[in-house]
Amino acid sequence: MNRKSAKFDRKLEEILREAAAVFRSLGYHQASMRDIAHATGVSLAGLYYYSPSKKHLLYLIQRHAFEELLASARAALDLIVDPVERLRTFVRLHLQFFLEHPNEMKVLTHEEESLEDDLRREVNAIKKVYYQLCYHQVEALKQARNLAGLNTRLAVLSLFGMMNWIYTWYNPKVDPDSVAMTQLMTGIFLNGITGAWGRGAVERATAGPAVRVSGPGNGEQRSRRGNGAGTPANGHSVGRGSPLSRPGRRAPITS
Amino acid sequence: MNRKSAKFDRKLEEILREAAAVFRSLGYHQASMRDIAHATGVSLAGLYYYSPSKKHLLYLIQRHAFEELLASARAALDLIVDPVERLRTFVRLHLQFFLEHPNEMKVLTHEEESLEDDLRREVNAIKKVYYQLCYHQVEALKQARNLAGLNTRLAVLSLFGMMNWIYTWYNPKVDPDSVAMTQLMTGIFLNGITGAWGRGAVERATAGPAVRVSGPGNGEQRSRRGNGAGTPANGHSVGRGSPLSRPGRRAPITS
DNA sequence: ATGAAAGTCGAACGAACGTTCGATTAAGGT
DNA sequence: ACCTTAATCGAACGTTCGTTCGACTTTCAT
Repeated sequence: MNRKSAKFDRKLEEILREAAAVFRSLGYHQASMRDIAHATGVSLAGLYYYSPSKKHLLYLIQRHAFEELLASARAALDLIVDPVERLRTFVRLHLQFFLEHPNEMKVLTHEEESLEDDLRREVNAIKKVYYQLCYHQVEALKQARNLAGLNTRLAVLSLFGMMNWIYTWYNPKVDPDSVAMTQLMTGIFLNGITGAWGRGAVERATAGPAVRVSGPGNGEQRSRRGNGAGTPANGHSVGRGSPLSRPGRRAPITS
Repeated sequence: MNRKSAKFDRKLEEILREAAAVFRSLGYHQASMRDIAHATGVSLAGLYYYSPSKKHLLYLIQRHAFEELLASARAALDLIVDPVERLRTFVRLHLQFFLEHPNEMKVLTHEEESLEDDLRREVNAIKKVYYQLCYHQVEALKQARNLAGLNTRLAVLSLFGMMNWIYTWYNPKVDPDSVAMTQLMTGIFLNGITGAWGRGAVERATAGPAVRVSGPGNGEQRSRRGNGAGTPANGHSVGRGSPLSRPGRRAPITS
C-alpha cells in the first residue's frame, strides 16, 4: 500500500499535466475526454480509473496550482520585512510560476468559472486566501507610505489584471523573462500607487466593506463531506488520499 | 426592400443583445442555441433565419462591439492634442464602454479564441487596429516625456490587462463608476511609466520588432469572399448587407 | 504457484448538441 | 383577390459528448 499509491500518484500527476496542456489549447469545455485520453496514451475508460470525472481533473489542476502558488509565496514572504520588497517578491513569484507553467496558468485564469458548486467553492477558497495575502502586502505598503486615499481593493485587482492578462499575449520568443517582467510590473505598480499624477489619481473613498478582509487569519477550507460524487466503484473519493488530493493545511499568513 | 431590411436588422440586433447576455453568463461553448432561442422568444429553427450559425452570432457580437469601441476612440481622439489627455481619453472610453456593456465586454475578452479561421481573423484585424491606436498614444507619450527605456509593447499590454481583467471582479454595487475607474487606472499607468522606482523599473531594451507597428495606416480588412459558409438558402451571406454585417470602413487613425 | 488486488480497455448507452427540412402563417405590393 | 416573399416553427437527423460496464491482463505478497 506504499509503492502502489506512489505509482498511482505519479501517473495521475502526469495525466494532470497532459490534461492541463489540452485544456489550455482547446479550452476546458471544448476539450473532450477522448482528447485527453489520446494525449496521455491512456484509453478513454482508463482515464476514469484515475479521475471520477472531467470536472475533477480541472479541479485537481486548479487546486494543485493554487496551493503551490500560495505555499511558495508564504514561504518567501516569511523571510522579508520591508513592505516594498515583500510586494516585489509576491509579484516575482506569481509571474515566475505563470511563465514556467503556462498550461496551468491559463487553466487557472481562463477556466475560473468552468467548475460548479462544491468544487468551485473549494478552489475559490484557496484563491481568496491567495488574494488576501496580496491584499495585506498592499495594505501594509499603504500604511508604511501614508497613502491615505488609496483604494486597496482596486489597486490589488488592477495588479492582478496586469499579471493574469499575460496569458493572452506573452510570447517567450519576444518578451522578456520573469525577472524583467517583475521589474516592469512592480515598477508600474509601485510608481503608480505612490505617485500623484493629475487630480485625485489613485484615490477613492469607497474602500468600504468591498472585500471583507476578515483579519490576517488563514482562510483554510473546512473539512468537506466527500466530493459530492458519491464515491464511485473506483478507489478515489477525492483522489484516494494521495498528496495531490489531500486538501493540505499550512501555516497562517505571516503578515 | 427598405422597411423589411430595417425590421430584419432590428430583430437581429435584439437577438445579438440577448445572445451576448447568454454567452456572458454561460460561456460561448456551454451556451446552446436552445438557450438563446428561449432567451429571445424565437424558436430554435427561427434563429437560423437570422444567423447562419452559432459561430456567426459570436462573430457579429464581437465585430459590432469592437467597431463601436474603435469608432468612438477615433472620433474623440481627433479633437485632442495633448498626449496625456489623449491617453486618458482612450482609457476612459474603453472603461466606459466596458462598464456600460458588460455582456459584450465579457464576450469580447473571454471568448477571444472561441472563433475559428476566417471569422477569427476578421475580428482580430479590428482588434489589432484598436490595439495599435492605443500603442500610438503611449508611443507619443514616450517621445513627449523622454521615456527612453520604456518597452511600449509591454506597457500597453499591461494597461489592457488592468482594464480587461475588470470583467472578472467588477461589481457595480461596490466599485466606483467609470470616471473614477479611469482616474485610478490612468493614475497608476501614468505614474507607473513615468516614474523611476527602484533599479531598471519600467525599462527593457527589447522593444524590438515585437509588434510590427506598420505605420499609422488603418489596418482595414480587405473584401472577403462570402462568409465561408456557402450562402445558405436563407437571405444572409454575411448578414444580408445590413449595417451590422457590413465590414464598415472608416477614416485612418488620426495619430 | 496462486489468488486477490491493481490497472487497463473495447464497446456501448443515453443525453445534448448544432443544424436542416418541410410546412405553415403573416405581410405587402399589385 | 392574388401571389410572391418574409417570417416562423415542430420535428427530426447525425454527431459528439461524458460516463459506465464487464471482461481482460498485470503485479506481487504469500
